[in-house]
Amino acid sequence: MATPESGATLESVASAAGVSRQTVSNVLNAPERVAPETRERVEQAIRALRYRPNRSARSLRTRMSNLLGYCVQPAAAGNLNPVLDRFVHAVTESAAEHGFHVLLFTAPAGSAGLDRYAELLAQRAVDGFVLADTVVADPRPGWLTEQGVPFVAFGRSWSGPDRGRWVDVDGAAGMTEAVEHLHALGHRRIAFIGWPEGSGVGDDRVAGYTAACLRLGLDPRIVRAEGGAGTGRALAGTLLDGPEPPTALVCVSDESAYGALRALADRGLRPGEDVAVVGFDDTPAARLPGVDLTSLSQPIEQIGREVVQMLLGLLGVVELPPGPEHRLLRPTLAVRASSRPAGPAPAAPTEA
Amino acid sequence: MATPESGATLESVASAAGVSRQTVSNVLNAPERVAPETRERVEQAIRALRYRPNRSARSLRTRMSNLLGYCVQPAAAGNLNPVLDRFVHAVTESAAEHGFHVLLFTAPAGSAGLDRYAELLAQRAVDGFVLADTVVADPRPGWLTEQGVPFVAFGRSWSGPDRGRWVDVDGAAGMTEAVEHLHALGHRRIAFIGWPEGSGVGDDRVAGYTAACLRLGLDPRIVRAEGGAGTGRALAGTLLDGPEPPTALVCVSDESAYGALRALADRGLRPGEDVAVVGFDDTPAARLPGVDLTSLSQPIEQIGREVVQMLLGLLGVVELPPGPEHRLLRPTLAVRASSRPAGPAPAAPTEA
DNA sequence: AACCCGCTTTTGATCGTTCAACACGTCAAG
DNA sequence: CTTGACGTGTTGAACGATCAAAAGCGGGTT
Repeated sequence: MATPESGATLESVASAAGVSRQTVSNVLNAPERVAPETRERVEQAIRALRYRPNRSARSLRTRMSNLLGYCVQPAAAGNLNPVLDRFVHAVTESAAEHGFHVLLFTAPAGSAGLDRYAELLAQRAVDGFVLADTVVADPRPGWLTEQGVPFVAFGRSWSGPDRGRWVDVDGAAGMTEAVEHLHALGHRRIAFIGWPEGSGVGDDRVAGYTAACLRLGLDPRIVRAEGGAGTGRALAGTLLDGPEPPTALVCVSDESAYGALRALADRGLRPGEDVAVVGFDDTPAARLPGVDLTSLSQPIEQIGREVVQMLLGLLGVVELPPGPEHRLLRPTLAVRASSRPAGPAPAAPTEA
Repeated sequence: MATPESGATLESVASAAGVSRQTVSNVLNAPERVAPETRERVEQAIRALRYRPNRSARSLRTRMSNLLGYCVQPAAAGNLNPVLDRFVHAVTESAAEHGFHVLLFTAPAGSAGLDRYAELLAQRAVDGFVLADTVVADPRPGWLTEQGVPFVAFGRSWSGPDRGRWVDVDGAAGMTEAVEHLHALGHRRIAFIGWPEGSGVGDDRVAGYTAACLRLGLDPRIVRAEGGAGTGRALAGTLLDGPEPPTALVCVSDESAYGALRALADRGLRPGEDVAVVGFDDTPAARLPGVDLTSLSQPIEQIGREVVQMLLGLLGVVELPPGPEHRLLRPTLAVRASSRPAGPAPAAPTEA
């Protein structure tokens, strides 16, 4: 009696409470159908036996696993951006509020990986998918839509028709805000360090930059190349060494921005004072002392919550939010020393 | 017929192949019991119908969910170390090789979170747990051992008796290697920047440093304080400004090391030439151009694989590796410019 | 008295799989 | 010729929950 040993079933709870299986089930799934007095008795028995419904049995009958599939990609070697940590945590937490859990799996990129999705579906191991790391021409949204599988993506489909629901960061709006911020600080020659065209995310960000420049009457100046920090350093270098060097650099990512900061250091220029630098992603390294990079911070946690909300809506677990099928969330600009004259150091915000 | 609609069951496969349920089941779970000819016929039917066994039904009967529980902690705000990304990926991939998946959940830290573990067990949602982020006086290993629940931890239990199996990084060995590396470069005044005593991980690392110093006939010199990069900067500063300043700094983490690098920059000292710096964790930022921090790289992927191997061993899925209950894996030293005179730049290893 | 109604509870069937036991033919040992 | 073992395949009974439908039961209507 003292050790329930994890062996309680509906049946055992029922007999302990002197009712039938179904009544116990109703106490859990439709309490309003049970007379208050009976309910109380059953709940006592449940507590006494530490009963929890067996998930497999429930899944078998209801044809719902209460699991959301999430594919973990191998972390790119030099990736500074620990999105998985934050996004997955937010998703997991939101899902838990409705009795759902996250099931991780791996799959090769591209359409070769669709098999894994198909397998999980055939096994009825998951009720739907959370997609992340969506890329240009990602085959998953289209395929899942065809199959009628519920899913929500973090990141829009960058090519072809928009299949399915997604939540994404408004990179363009973020970059616009960055340009406005720099403009307000007095900068007039603001250049953009970006990726080659066709990357979706990169195009979105540069579009916001361009739009802001045009609206403020500035000349857009864009340099692009494949790569990370090394590339950013090189691109920034050519800009700084060229004619009419920019006084501010807006970078498509924090990685490029670190390269740009390095290019400044190479030339003895002080970030924030001689040349301002802004990045995108607000990676943890941005707030290291001596880096203090101004950057656009993505509302990852909120995205996770909204993705889950949408997905559970599709599954009929919660009411589907009435809004549109897509949500664009604005990043927020974390202003640090790299875009601000040093001044009397406003109460060291570098570390908590 | 053309669209299997994900509705195939054992029964339907059986009738398609002209055999009974159980024979189909045997083809999947004990092929040697089925005559080759029959097997072939069944396998054809399985392929034709795209049949996959329903996981819930199988779990219900076998009392195995084929899921490993993993608790995701909220990522600390300034955490530079995307271990989760890599570790979880490795775990997921290894588990998949044996038909297992990873189930994520969240739980409050400390013994308050044990409820979540208990709940998953009572629901029979998982077969065992992978623990990470183990801390000093972590209640989980003891509790899980008491309950007889299979689990393997990434990280030893730092206090009390060693309950259960674990795999960990040999921080002491890593630090010893760092000191030897610096000694070989000619450094004789090597100081250690660490955390306050009692952190487990930190104590392990400082022990390796001290041991190496004594063996090499060097004076151990240890400074400690709570915190990250800001702290590292301050501690390094006092060392550099003091009498007999060290020529090399071994840091308990990359974060401290970034602080130390900053302290060097504050004083116009060049890393690798004037003062060497070594960190621990090999965080992505370590290989940024202009950072080039020498650091100890943890074999995260291998740890993930070994953890899964052990856990599946405990579950009886694979043969339990005969070795001891614990495994200590050596980190490897990634030598970069911060502990090497600049020289003629040996084929830019900063970025792939 | 017969009927119906709404509320509560119970009963049988079912989800898809594996376990345990057994049926059947064959073949070697006693 | 019996016996037991083996190889192959079948059948009934679980696993623990939910669904659908029916049953018990006071009370009011006709």
